[in-house]
Amino acid sequence: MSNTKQVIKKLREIIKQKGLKNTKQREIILETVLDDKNHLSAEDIYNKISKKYKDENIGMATVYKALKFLEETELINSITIDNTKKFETNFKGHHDHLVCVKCNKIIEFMSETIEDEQEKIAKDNKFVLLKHTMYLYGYCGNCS
Amino acid sequence: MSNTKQVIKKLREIIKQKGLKNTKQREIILETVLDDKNHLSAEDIYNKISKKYKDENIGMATVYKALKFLEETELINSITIDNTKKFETNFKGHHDHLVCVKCNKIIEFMSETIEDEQEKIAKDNKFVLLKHTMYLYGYCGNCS
DNA sequence: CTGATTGCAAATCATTTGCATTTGG
DNA sequence: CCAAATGCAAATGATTTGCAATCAG
Repeated sequence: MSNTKQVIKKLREIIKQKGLKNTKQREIILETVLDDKNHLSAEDIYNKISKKYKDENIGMATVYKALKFLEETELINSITIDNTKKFETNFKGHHDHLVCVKCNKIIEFMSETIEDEQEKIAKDNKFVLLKHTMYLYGYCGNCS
Repeated sequence: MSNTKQVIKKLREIIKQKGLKNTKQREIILETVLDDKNHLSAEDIYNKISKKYKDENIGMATVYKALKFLEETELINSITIDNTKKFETNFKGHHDHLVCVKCNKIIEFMSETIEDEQEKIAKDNKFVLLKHTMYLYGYCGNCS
């Protein structure tokens, strides 16, 4: 079973558990985020869906409402770049981001060294870490 | 000579060097950011200035234009929280943040190990780093 | 003088909200 | 059934832009 199917199953469980109602739209929106390797803005998602599901006619507000719900239930997460939220799946392991300030390209990475050091710093300051965000900004190979 | 005075001197140099014109407004806006220990939104700055310099009558657009200029010239920097940019001086040495999710206490720290590793990661990905932001979220000693 | 900067108002962009209509359980 | 979700349009909030008036060099 693909990861996407699993996450959609998880969505259905959450909806059932909360006593809400499942809809095709919300599943399409989630699937669109899950299946894209890039970070997508609400508008990106709206455009992709409008093209792929011409018949459906999904409104922008629905996209925003669904994204908000999906982020709250931690099925997806977002980062803000250039005054715009970009969404991605929350099921591909923790990673941090390199962001090109010119072309906005995003590269994901993960460094055990940094993760270990973060834990050490937290411990030194008597903090119990829950999560963190790290963005490195600069010029990518093409833009520098 | 205070740090603030030094930075304002720097602003004047930049303006002269670029052949632009110095204004009281821009200096007031810069000074407001420099002298505040917190991160301020454009509106925060506008409000502080409106109160402190009742006679001046500085417009919101002027605040935004000045902040943009000051960030471009790297006299200040910003982070985006909750769809709103918050500005702070760029002259108190680089640091990252530990944030308590319960009491909102913020501890600033700096780790050479992490900085070095970040440079290494950037290099591996052919990035030229300009800056970065790192926030570690968790419970502080008092709240956990 | 003259081009840069200001300050107002109007415009824009991303996102949210109100509400009548539709739909899932 | 009926509360939840949709989809449109209008509202919002942060930021930008156009432009006439002002001001610094």
